[in-house]
Amino acid sequence: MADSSTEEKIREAAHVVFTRKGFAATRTRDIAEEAGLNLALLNYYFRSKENLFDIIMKENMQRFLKGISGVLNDESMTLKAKLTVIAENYINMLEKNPDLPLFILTEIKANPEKLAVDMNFKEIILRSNFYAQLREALGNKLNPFHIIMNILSITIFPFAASPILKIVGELQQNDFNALMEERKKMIPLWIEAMLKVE
Amino acid sequence: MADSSTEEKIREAAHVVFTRKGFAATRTRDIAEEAGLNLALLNYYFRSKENLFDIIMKENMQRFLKGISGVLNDESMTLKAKLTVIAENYINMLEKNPDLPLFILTEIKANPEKLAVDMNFKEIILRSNFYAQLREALGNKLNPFHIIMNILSITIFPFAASPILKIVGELQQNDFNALMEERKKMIPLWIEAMLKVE
DNA sequence: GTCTATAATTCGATAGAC
DNA sequence: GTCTATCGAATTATAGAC
Repeated sequence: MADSSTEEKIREAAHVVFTRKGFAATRTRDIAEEAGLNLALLNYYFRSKENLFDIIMKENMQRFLKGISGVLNDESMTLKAKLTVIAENYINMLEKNPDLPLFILTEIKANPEKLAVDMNFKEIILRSNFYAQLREALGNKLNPFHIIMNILSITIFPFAASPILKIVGELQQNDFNALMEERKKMIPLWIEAMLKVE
Repeated sequence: MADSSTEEKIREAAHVVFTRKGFAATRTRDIAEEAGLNLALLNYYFRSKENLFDIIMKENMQRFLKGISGVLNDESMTLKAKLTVIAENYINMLEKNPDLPLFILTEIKANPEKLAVDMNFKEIILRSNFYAQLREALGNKLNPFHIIMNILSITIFPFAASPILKIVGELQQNDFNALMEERKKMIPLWIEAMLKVE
């Protein structure tokens, strides 16, 4: 990090600032300052703010999928085992990238067509072994998509809402992290309990 | 709505645009266009973009609390009854204001001090009869704040993530609405199931 | 490659006619 | 009160020296 190339410094700074503040609220000056470099270098290496943003967007989209995609189609794992691994991996990733959820939600809403590019969320989730296992566990009591939404909700939402939750719950960063650690164990149990609801 | 005053037209347009795009991505010209009026009138009636935004922010914060605060301290209702009313009211509100969650999450993150103004989320939730009932139902198995987070998560997150969920689940607006209707009934059942987890 | 200085554009705000 | 025209500040992008 200390002596990475100039191009790399800019990319890292752009990652930090864009992910924290989103496209619209970010000024290229913020990125230059974060990188400890001159404003002109951003355009020299990346041509435009949009172009630099698109690179960061792709990185963030991939990070958002990583940690799930590998697990979903492992046919040797039970549903419960998959839930455990997914919750663990995802919360680990979110602890390192706490700004990611709000970034993804905001930028996809502003620019939905960027979701379709490259990666097929549809294929990855809806045609996975995991989804089939969910469907089987539910019988035809319920649309399995509800459970997908619930897993994503209870895993991701606390990070997206952390500024509010910290104030409401009077939590320091330490307290918040401790709660998220507890959730790694609890989320699979909660989801299993939901699956049994009639 | 058709022949409301100019000031009211601006306020309505500002509500729509600010809530959909957030402060940073909104241009005052967008609001003027949405209102079908001239740009100069915004400053004539509201002095500045910031000032107009603060008004919309307050409206949206209050709307975000309405539908909960009344129920939380009704001592005649059981926990289950409260959960039912909260899920029902909140999803009704979110169906009418689908942009509200992302707006609140984004603007509080950008400006956390605006949460403290006026309303005390802390008091309203943590010292409510509802919270006491949660604590009792859980014994000391679990920090009740987890359940608060879970209620908020499974209720609010699907609206914040709706652009993504629609693409991933191949849902039209009709399909999405139908799922949210189902959730009104399911959320209390899911939360009750979570409370029993050891 | 890197920097300073500046051009070009966008955007919030205002002056002034009606 | 409402509009057109425009100013001035902020911001992206670039020219040109080193």
